[in-house]
Amino acid sequence: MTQKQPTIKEIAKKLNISVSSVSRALHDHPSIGLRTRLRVQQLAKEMNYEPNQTAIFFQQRKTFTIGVILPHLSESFFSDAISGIEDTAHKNSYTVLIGQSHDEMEKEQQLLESMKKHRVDGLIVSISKNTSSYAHFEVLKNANIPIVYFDRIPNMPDIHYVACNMVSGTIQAVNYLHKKGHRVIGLLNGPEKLFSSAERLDGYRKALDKNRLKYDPSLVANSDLTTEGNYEATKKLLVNKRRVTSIVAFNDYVALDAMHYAQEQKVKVNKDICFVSYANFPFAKYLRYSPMASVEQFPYIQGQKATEMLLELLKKNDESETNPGYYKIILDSQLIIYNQQ
Amino acid sequence: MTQKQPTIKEIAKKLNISVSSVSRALHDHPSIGLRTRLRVQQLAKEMNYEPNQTAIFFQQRKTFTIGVILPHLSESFFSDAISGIEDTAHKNSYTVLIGQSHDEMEKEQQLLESMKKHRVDGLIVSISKNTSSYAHFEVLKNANIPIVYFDRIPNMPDIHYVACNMVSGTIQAVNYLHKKGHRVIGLLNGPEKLFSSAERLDGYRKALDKNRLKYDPSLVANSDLTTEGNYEATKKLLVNKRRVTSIVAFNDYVALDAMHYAQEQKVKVNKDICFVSYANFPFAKYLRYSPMASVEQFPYIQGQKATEMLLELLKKNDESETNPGYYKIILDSQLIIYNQQ
DNA sequence: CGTAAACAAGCAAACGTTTGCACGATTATT
DNA sequence: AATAATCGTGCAAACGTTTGCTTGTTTACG
Repeated sequence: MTQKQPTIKEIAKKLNISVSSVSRALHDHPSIGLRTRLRVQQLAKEMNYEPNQTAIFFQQRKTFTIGVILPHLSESFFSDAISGIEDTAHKNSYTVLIGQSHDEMEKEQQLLESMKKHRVDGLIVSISKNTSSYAHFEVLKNANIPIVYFDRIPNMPDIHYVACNMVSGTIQAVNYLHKKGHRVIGLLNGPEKLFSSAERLDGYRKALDKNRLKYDPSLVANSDLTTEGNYEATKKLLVNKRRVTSIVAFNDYVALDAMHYAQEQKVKVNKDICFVSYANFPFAKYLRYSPMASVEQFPYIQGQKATEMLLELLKKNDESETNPGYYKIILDSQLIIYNQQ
Repeated sequence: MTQKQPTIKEIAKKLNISVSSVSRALHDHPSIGLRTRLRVQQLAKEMNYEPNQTAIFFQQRKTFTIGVILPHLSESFFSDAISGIEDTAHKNSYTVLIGQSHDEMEKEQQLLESMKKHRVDGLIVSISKNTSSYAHFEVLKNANIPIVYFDRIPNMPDIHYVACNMVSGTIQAVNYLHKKGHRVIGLLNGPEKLFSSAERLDGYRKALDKNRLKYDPSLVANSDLTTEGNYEATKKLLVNKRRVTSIVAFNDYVALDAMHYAQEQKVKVNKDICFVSYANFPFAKYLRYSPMASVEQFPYIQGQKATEMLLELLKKNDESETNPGYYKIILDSQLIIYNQQ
């Protein structure tokens, strides 16, 4: 029976006291006598009273909601990150609004707009692959809505972010391949402009140095991360006159395509050529050809840290403290070696 | 610089007119003259005015938000469904609040509670595997928040839902195996109490009948959908004295485990035994052992239809029409045959 | 020219909650 | 016993918007 939700007003009337007293009683305000407090709380329970959050949001100019914008839910990296975000947010009685940009800048802008309209208190963002301008983020900044970026962070100064340092993991990956006897190691990297591509390249070069291997630019290929792009880049590495015996691939999805392509070219995966990739694909053990190892980026923890950071910022905002600076958290990535079977 | 958002009041003051006129002008209300309307709209644009949604939500007793609760985002079935939901919701200027139950009833209850607090206008739910009581849903019903269930629907009367009829797809699957020469076909089903398990069994039996094969209960095994449960159930089918040459598996994840187990038992997948499953796993082509075919359940369309249904219900609610009954949409599933390579 | 119709705009209430301030009543202090 | 401190409660404003009703002004018509 569609009963209208009871309000504080009705409680007040039934008890013949003022609304303010009811409000205070429900919040255990010290200035309310024990007697009335108890009477109020009991009646509230009886009537099944629940505060009208929309009224509170409005009154407090706060929605206790954080928005999350990321490329897609379907990538296990992101759905794990979401879990970290959700868990942390709920623990602090925040709600999470999720939107997928599908790697399109236009969609990202729309989502940002819609989240701003819905007055989210803050945002956690992993930017789309095709985002080239950051104006839409500036708008939010001006509206005083804090943003924490994670994983895919924009190349701009003065931002808060959580990321995973790919350098360390990449070094571990190359070291591992070197120890396994590989001397011609290719890097199948992502788009050149991406920060995370630069990191991988950095780690790759450092590790080569450390192992006294000479850096050879022709052993590095960039892909735009589409399947075709992945094939193209793999091809570039495979036709190299030096015989590439192993490849470090930008992520598991790239590796999947690369292995598929290699196999089509009659290059035997895990025999003629080995792969190491990133992100720890959950189905690795079921794959026909699987990488030997993968660099774990701890998405759940990244989500968690990003949320904690955002909540911290919101608290500072509430107390209108001037921000002391910009937060950064950088986790170390870590190579996970799969059981060879 | 953290400029406070301008309000309708300030516009009114600057133009020396009343707030009501401003409000109406912005809504193109006919009772406002062209002159003032233009003046208002121009100033609003100049000042970068944006209506305060929280105030509107409060005033209209509506949040234009729909909640979605499902087991997990990581299953591609669900993340596809989410895309369908999001697209449809955004098209109608609704926002989507997502929560994962992680297949735990307790989490599901918490989410429901939190969404109710946040005053979502309606809900789309795919229930958790471990949900045994439906009391928490009844509460929402009493609060007049409509719920549309999809895919995993609770076994209770008087609900709105969107589902995919598994009978047709199952029949196609068994027919396909029969045509390929299989005569001993096992059914690796889900938990017995699940409606979708019953459907698969139904289709399975119907198809056997049609193909003049006798139904043999020992060729049906139920799994609780954990990896161990999947192994257990597969074992039951493999040790059957009749040599099972093909298995219809509850879904792709179950099939993955079953194939893994079979291979460990030296039963050659796709030679000694073939699999057909459900849900059209996106990585099928990369798998070591992949099913021959999969029954597609059109998650995107299910999400879309569920959202449309919910929006319809909300409209009726607004116009306080009495509900004529309960909506059901049942899509037909369809067998997708993978390219054998 | 007088009356009715159409048009433009304003007033004020309402949505549910929180909170600064004021007030009366009780208790403590000297 | 008078004054001060403390306690418990209420008043009213505020948050930003929408909307039914009223009012004043212009236009149209006979």
